[in-house]
Amino acid sequence: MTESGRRERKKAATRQALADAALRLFLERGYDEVGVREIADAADVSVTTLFKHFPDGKVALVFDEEADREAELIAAVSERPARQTVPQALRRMMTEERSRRIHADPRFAGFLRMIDSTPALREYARRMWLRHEQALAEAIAADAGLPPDEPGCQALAHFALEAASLAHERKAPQDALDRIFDILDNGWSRTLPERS
Amino acid sequence: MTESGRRERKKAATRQALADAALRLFLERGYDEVGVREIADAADVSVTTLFKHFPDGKVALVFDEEADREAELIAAVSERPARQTVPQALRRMMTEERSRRIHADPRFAGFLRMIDSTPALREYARRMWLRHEQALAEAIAADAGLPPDEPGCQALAHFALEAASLAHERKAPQDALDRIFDILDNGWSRTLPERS
DNA sequence: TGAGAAAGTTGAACGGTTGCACTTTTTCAA
DNA sequence: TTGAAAAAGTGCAACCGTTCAACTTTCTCA
Repeated sequence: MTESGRRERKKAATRQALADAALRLFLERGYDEVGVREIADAADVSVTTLFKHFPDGKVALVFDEEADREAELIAAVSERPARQTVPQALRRMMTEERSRRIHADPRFAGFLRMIDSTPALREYARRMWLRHEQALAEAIAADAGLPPDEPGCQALAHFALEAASLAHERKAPQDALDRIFDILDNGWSRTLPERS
Repeated sequence: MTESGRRERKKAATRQALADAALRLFLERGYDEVGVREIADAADVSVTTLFKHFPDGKVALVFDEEADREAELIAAVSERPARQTVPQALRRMMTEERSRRIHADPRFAGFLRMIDSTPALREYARRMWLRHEQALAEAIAADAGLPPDEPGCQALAHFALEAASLAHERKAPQDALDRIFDILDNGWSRTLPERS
């Protein structure tokens, strides 16, 4: 177990060296200007090893430290205060989440700028974010007392997640987010079947 | 004009030969099992020529015959009958459009099945469909008497277009489409600023 | 006619990704 | 303890979509 500990430590160290080298090079020269061969060299491993550690490929190197925010999404729905609708809770959570992360780490701004200016990264970030759609839909359904695969719940989950990207691309993101969630809130609340 | 006609005819013929060869091979063996070098060979041109005709790459070969449906979207909004809301008009248009195309061409089913089962093609189809978002948003804004970049209009356009994909992936697509558009309709109508 | 645009060709490259063969590490039963 | 054999890690070479550079052919039109 001590020796297998060493093995796992080495594995983690290699992974970290790859992610660190990649992020440094990406921020220095831009995502598209750095090749995987160069990253592997900088971490002193082979290209094959790089892909063993990051099977999702080059894009995944960027998001290695991204925390999993699925739990926060679910909690925002199921532990929301009384009198707050589901869309209201999600809007609030997304607003707070954004400002919190921006204030937390100063380097985070440059990181976000790189993602915004690289189509491949925007696409991958969107896909990662939308992975939570199913879980969110189920949380919404459970909360509303509807079957877990009710189409409206999935639609609301999908639209709420996309609202973030949609608003982000605008000049006045906060206003846009409010406006979009107003639509969702009215639509959701008025079409919701009666609750117990 | 006759001579320039010949040139353009040849160009169109080459393009058609590429699209035909590609579609035939794709349907025979699957999109991922056919390489661009093979397609170019089958059409008796070089790979570079293939990319000259289809700058969007391999995926674009599949959608060569896809008609442009942007005009129909705009018309559905701006020429809708009185008393019909924008979301209602869009839902109706998408429903009719779907059944019309399925009944029109028997080979169409296999074509759709190939797209559904190939992630790269699903992604590209979605991107093509969403290209109409801006135009649709402007049509909605014009109809509602709002500024062309009003966030709610863009959101409605985006959500309405995505509703098609969202419903398509379900067991009961028609029911899902109705349910989703109910949400959008209620949300849109109830948050709409007063009209003249 | 002859300059020039447009289309095509070839061949090679590039960058991300994967397959295959090889070496090292770990396991575990004799 | 030892000695396969499984598991994990490694590197080279290849594959695939895509692009580049240099050149030829074909068509256009003043």
